[in-house]
This record gives sequence, C-alpha cells and structure tokens, in this order.
Amino acid sequence: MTDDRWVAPAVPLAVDLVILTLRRSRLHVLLVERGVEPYRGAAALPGGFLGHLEEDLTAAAHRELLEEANLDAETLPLEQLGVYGEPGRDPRGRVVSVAYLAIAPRLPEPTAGTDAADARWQPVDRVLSGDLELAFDHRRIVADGVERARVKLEHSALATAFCGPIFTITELQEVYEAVWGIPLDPRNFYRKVQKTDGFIVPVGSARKAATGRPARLFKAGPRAVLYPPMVRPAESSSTEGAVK
Amino acid sequence: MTDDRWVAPAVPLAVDLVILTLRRSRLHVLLVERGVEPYRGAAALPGGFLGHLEEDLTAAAHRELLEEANLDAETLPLEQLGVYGEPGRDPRGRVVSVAYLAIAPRLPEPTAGTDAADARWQPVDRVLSGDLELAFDHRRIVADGVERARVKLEHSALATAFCGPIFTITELQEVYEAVWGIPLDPRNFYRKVQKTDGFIVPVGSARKAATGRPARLFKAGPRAVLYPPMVRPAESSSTEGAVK
DNA sequence: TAGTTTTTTGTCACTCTGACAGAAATGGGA
DNA sequence: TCCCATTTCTGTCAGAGTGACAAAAAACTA
Repeated sequence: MTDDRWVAPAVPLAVDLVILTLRRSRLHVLLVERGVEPYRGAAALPGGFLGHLEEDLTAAAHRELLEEANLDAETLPLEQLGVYGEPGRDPRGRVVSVAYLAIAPRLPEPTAGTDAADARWQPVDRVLSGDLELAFDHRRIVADGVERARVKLEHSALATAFCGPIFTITELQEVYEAVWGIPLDPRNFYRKVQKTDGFIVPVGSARKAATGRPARLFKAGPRAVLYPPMVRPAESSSTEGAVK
Repeated sequence: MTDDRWVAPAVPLAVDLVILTLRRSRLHVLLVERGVEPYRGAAALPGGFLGHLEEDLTAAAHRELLEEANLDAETLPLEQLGVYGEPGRDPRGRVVSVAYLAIAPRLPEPTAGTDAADARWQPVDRVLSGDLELAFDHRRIVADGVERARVKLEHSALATAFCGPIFTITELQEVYEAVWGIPLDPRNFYRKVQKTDGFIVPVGSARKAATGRPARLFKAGPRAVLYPPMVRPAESSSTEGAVK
C-alpha cells in the first residue's frame, strides 16, 4: 500500500441496460439471447464492455443498445441504476458493471445485432417470477430497475412517456396498473390526475372509442415532478417495513 | 469490435465515501486533506483505489475509511450512491469512482491516516455553498449524498440513527431540521412522530432538561420504512418541477 | 327502444396537515 | 414564596386529499 510504484488495479468495465416499455398493457423488458460464452444461448440484458479506455459510460450504453438490438436510443434518457461488482458475478473473472435504466413508449421491435443471437421484448413478470432465467445477476438488476420505475411513477410525470403523444386518462391509468401491478379505481384516478396541476393538459377535445362513451384526449403537461405524488397503495403484507 | 482477440479495456476503479453526521445540530461531512498529488492539500472525500483486483467494492470502502480517517466503520451500513466516471474527471487519466453513502450518529473525531494529511468534519453547507472547495467532482458527490439523505429521512426511520440510543422528540426534530435545512413546527412534529406506528417507542419515562419542562425519552422503534412518510414542505420556488 | 359499456361527475366519511391556543412541568430570580 | 421564562405536551379547527361507491352521460348494439 505504501509501495512507491504501486499501480491501481484496473478492472474490466461493462454496462448493462434495463429498457422497459409497455406492450399490450404489460410491462416488458428488452432481452437478448447471448451469442457468445459465457451463458451462450441464455437470455440476458443488452450490454457489454467499454469500447475503449476513454469511452464515456453512457456512450457505451447507447452503443451497445444499437449494436445488440438495433435500437437507436440516442434520444432515450438513460438513468443510472447502480453498480454491480461483487467478485464472482462473472465467470470470466472480475468484471464491474454499471446498469442503466430507460423507460420508453412503444419502441420498435428490436432486431438481433452483432453480439446477440436474438433480441426481443419479454414480460417482466416472467423474469421476476423466475420463469425465465437470466445470465449473470441480471434478474436482480431487472428487479432493481422495475422497482425504480415504480417509484418514479409516484413522483414524476414519467407515466405520460409510456403513452403516445396523445392519450386518454384510461390509457394513462393502464400504465400505472401495468407498472405497479395492481388495479386502480378509475374514478379516483380520474380525479387525481385531473387536479394534479400541470400533469396532463387537454388537447382539442377530440374523441375516440370502440364501445362506450368517448374519452377526452390529453397530452403530457409541463410538470415533471408531481407534488403531491401519486400514492401507491400500501403493500398488503402486514409486517411490511418491520425490521429486527 | 469484431476483432478475434479483442480485450476489454480495464479502468482503474476507485471508491469515494460520503459520511454524514450531526454535530452541534448541523449536518457535517467527513473530509480529508489530500496528502498526495493531484490536488495535494485540497479537501476531498475519503476514498481511493481498489486494493487489489479481487477486492469487493464495499470492502475497499471500509478499508479506505479506516486508512484515511482511522474510523472503523465496519458496522456502518454503506449505501451505494452512484458511479462517477466521465472521462476527464481525474487529471491522472480515466478513473471511474463508485460513491458510497453512510449516515451515522456522533462518530468519534477522526484522525489523519496514511494517505491523508488531515481528516475532519466540515459543515455541509460550507461545501454546498462553494465556500469550501473540494478536489475532483467531490462537491457534486456530496450534493448527491445530501439529497439522498433528505429523501431517506422522508421515507425511512433513518433519523433515529442520528440520535443516541435514547432521545427526546425535540432532538429527533433537530435532526430533521438540520438535514432538511428548514424549521419545523414542534407541535405538529410531535403529533406526527407519535402517531406514526412503530417509529419511536417510549422508554421508561425518565426525564432530562436544562431549562423548561422535562421531555419524555424514546428509542428507535421496529419500523424501518415510514408509511405514510414524513412530509418535507414543498420547495418555496414557484417554478419547481416545471420542465420544457 | 332497451341494454351494454365506458367515461365523467358527484357524494360522503375519514384521515392527514398546517396554523395556532394554551395547559403542564420545570428552574431561576425577586 | 411567588412570578416568570422556557420548554414540552395536549387540543382545536379548517382545509386538503383519499378510498369507496352511486349515478349520470355518451356512445354502440341488438
């Protein structure tokens, strides 16, 4: 430690991406089929090593997304999710991975890129339930990403980003229900979003419908942080929050 | 990229520590005076490079804390704060740093360790105001850590960890006031913490005081997450939350 | 025209909060 | 001893927000 010419150990650095979107009212995550060892053939998050020593982390994230799933996410706001770096998480040796989270409206169907044999959307509950196994510690990373998304829906207007540019209140409600995984009362939800100033703004009262009363149309409002927040009903578990 | 024998670039990995505590009812952060270049003599967060290639990140964090400030933080729960890795943040070249946050009751006065010329507590407002300049991007890291602490006080019983094992409600209020940086109404605060089930529990109704009515004594309750949360008054700024 | 479906407007009781009044329990002078 | 300053604790009151639910409004269908 007090060596005169001690050199800091350098660690191979990777990025992993949790890309969430909504498809048929269910939350999906983008997964690729690994085309190389280790875990060849297994499902995994898109991601990979830094391209070169000076590459920015977010730049690497965008590049990997393009390479592995042909998704140009240049416009996607990537949010840092965390660092996953326990020794032993990668059979190749020490690798530290920085996970990023993106949440987006309907994205195009991805196509396989260079390092990945396949790329497609998978429902998150299949991943979280363990029904679909992921390589490395990627299941945990997905779980962390989903939890982050749930919290963000409470305090930010992020939900509007899941919808198209124009949407109905019911569609917005479906976003919350899909991400939170619980049903909400349409009438209370309607009241809440309506009186949350700047959350949504009505757009030329056009209409819409297949059956039932036509719904008003809205677009995202100017407010990014919601105060007071949307309240997520308390977990049913009675011992929730207890420790010791 | 499709090179057959391409090797993943390895990056020197460091950890930085934001240790927050309360002293004389003000929030303080642990800083060291750098004993080596770059930024020799400047104030900085304790931290340093990974000791060896297989060292765990949190292990490195604990080790650095011991080395630089002689604080045995084995028991401190360290929480990951984020990754700071833009190229150019370190004049020595590419370095990626993982920041950790710890929040603790009165810790002993630190003493300088091997790599640091000095180690001491500094009020966070001196850092955030720019009055006290920090090396690297450490001011930003401190700001992120303080903001995280503020949010944690809302949703968790963390505030009790700042107090001693036994405390009065007023002392608990002072924690909130110091971290949030705003005054609170003692009567409403009293009511709120009292009826938040499991937050604090009365301990043998002993007493205390210098002047005024003696206060009841409490200890931390079993509840770790607060629901409903403690509400932090909305920021005064009127355009808060506006975007675009 | 009656029934179905979905959206929208209300209602009611309850909880939580901010603002504030004032009583209770102590120590310190005069 | 008696009043006062100080701090803790107990209330009160009005307003905002929420969960649960009723019912009207606006379509389409049979």
